[in-house]
Amino acid sequence: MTTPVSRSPQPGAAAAPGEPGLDCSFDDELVAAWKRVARGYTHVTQLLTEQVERETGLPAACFFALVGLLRGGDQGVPLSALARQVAFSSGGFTKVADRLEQGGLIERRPSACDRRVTNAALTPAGREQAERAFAVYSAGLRELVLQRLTINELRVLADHMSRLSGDTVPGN
Amino acid sequence: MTTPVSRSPQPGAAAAPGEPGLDCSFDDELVAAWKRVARGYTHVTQLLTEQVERETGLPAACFFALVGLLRGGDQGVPLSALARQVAFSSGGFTKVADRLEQGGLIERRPSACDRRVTNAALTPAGREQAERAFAVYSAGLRELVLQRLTINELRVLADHMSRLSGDTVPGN
DNA sequence: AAAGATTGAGCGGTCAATCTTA
DNA sequence: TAAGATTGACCGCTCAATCTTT
Repeated sequence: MTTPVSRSPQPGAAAAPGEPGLDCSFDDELVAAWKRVARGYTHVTQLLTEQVERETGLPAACFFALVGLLRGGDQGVPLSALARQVAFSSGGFTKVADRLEQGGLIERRPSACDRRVTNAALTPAGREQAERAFAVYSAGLRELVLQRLTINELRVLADHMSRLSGDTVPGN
Repeated sequence: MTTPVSRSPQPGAAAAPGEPGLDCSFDDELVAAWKRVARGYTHVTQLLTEQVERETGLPAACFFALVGLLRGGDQGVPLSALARQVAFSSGGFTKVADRLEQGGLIERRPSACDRRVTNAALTPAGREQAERAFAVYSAGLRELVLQRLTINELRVLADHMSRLSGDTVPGN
């Protein structure tokens, strides 16, 4: 994920906030606005993942996989479903699962009903770790966003951003 | 860039296994809201980079590097500055520059004033490619966000998101 | 056929070490 | 000492091929 930042000594490109296209083209305002979105997003994402990894040793992919399992049922979640949740390829997620299993955080269990699928389920250690990590994540989120935005501002922010998802259903 | 850590008042907050959407805890609303932000952001980012790559052959890193050069002066931009712009390590960006140079899109020029630095400068082909790609990017942005958000909604969105950056100056 | 999981190849990034210049 | 650029070792992901099951 890249963060385009223009620091240009050149006139005409500097975006004065609240100044609609005077000497900028419309595209430039659009791009500048999105750049601000990107900067904010990557900033908190970066700090968040650093914080989680520093305090729990879990890289982002593992963390999100564990969280997915935390919400999943007791008999586990198919690897393919988890892979989709973290937006990984099937093959890529197999290796994440390998690491998690090797670390004793998850177990692979062949699905009862469909012998193609193997479920991942949290071990007790995995559940504990997942809960710890989730607490760190929540705390970090609170600190990083709720210190700068009111809860209502966050609500409208999330509402606007979610409209960019292409989903018709805002649900999840 | 230090990240202070505050303890969450309640380390539990474990979701009840089973029913989603029964969010009683405050953390859950916070996390859900941020998830919506993430979904929206990654959705447009993904589509945007796909679109740029499909129509110009430029992967994201190369694209943003070229754009940085587009805004830079005529004598080029130090590799280290470009690396910071795209949030790459120094070593990582050296290889991006290698590819761009190999593709004939940029030139390496030793800086006149400081013999440690080498500048990257657009070749004519590189400038053309960069402009094309930027046009694709702008068009994609317009299509992906301005079709779902009014320009004023985007402005407040960018304003809110930029407050998460940690910058004191909202400008850039 | 089609879908889930796994494997190996390849690529693109980080990291640490090194060289040069300031 | 410190900063910029480069290099090589390493790592984690994607992709395509393969196997099994539906």
